[in-house]
Amino acid sequence: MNNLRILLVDDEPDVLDFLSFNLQKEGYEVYTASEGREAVQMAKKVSPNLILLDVMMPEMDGIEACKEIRTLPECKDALIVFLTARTEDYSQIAGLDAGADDYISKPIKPRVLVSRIKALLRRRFQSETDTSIFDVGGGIKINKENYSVKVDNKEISLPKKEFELLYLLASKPGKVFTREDILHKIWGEDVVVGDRTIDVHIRKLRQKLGDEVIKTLKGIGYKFEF
Amino acid sequence: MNNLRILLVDDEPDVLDFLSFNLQKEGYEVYTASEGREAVQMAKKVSPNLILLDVMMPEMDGIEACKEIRTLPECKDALIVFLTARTEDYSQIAGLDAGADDYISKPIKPRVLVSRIKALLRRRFQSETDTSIFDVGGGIKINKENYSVKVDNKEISLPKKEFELLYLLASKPGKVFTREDILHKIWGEDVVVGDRTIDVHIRKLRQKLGDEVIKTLKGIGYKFEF
DNA sequence: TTAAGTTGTTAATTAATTGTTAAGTCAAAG
DNA sequence: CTTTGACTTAACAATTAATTAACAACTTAA
Repeated sequence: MNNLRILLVDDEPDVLDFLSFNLQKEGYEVYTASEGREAVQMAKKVSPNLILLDVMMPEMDGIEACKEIRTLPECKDALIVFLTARTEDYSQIAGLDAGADDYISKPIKPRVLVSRIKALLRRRFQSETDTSIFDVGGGIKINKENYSVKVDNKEISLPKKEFELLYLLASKPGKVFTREDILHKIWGEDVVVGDRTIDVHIRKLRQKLGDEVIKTLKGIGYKFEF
Repeated sequence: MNNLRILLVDDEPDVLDFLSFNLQKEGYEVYTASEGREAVQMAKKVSPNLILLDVMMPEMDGIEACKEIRTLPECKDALIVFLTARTEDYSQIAGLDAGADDYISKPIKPRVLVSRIKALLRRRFQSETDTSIFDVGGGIKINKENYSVKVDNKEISLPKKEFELLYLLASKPGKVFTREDILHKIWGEDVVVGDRTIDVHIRKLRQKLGDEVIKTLKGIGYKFEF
């Protein structure tokens, strides 16, 4: 759901673990690197939405790394946030000049960290998220903003899981999603649900949208088509 | 949407071009002047929302210009931001005395500039955007000035939190706000309140406005609709 | 054609979320 | 110092959604 990627860079493994844990818990994809050069490569590879960068690191420090990362086309929209010890005042200024968007001072309180990060990501990426109304054809319009669906101009509102399922299928009309795909994307990696759960949700959608729009490919999966 | 006007004042044409480009890219209307007296005239003409003012300029310097601009009725709500070289510490103080709202030190990194400016404008003009009385339909009028609400021409006055909640929901009729959204916007980033707090406020609103206007979408959030 | 494997359907069960009331806390006003 | 009202919490009820179970129907391949 929260498909935002965060790259964590710090030379202390403990810090990486600690932050990793707290951010993953919030549903972010977390990548790590332990020094500047590795960070740059990683950034190139995963094009993260946000990079948390320790200032003090051996070899290539955070500021250097930041400057390099800023030159990567993969990261032109990334937010870069520095982690600084409270005393290192200079690093804030240097950091902002190097192209950082914010800084957070150590010691880090997980709750504060998480909410700062959420706020930053929301500000930056909220406008991208809300194109929100789109017509998927077959007389069906999906409005992500109010979680509602219009079928032949009649508005119906779906419960959460049903909406997510429809949204997933309709996001790529014609594409076949295997049951496994669907489970992973809607129920998550390690949630175990019974065999008939998807079927039942599919059924409920078909009741509301008509039987034509969601097609079964036996032994393979489902697809949305009109 | 972003009909905000920025006046740029610097004696180096390169700097003007550079900043101009970056700010226009963000959707601002940009005007320029290359020295103090021109800046004052321009300010009078376009009544900008924000003025970026180089401190070091021939003829009339930024501080002088700032003082004059501050006297203009056209610019009483304008934000004034100084551009200073990092070394010129004195100018920050002098600038703030002359009525500036912030300063940004050169060399200027576009990303930093843009995000600082966005933040400033957001702070200053977000509240101005709304004409304090507006009709949200369904026989409900909201008056932001005295925290009061008219329902079918009967005026009721709401406590702060209730008002804010109603105001938030009613500001985008039809849009679904998740509980998280609501918590963040009304209770703030890192305030922790119990699980039922929102419900109770919703309930009180429903008691006062009728049960119809605020709808629950289970598992998702609430929306205002009439 | 038939056995094996899938998927569809309905109802029943369980889980999750929200609604409601009453009571507690705190700060400001009287 | 007491009163008042806003805000919050707690406990429990009600509602709605998600899941399972049980079995029917359908497909496919040998």
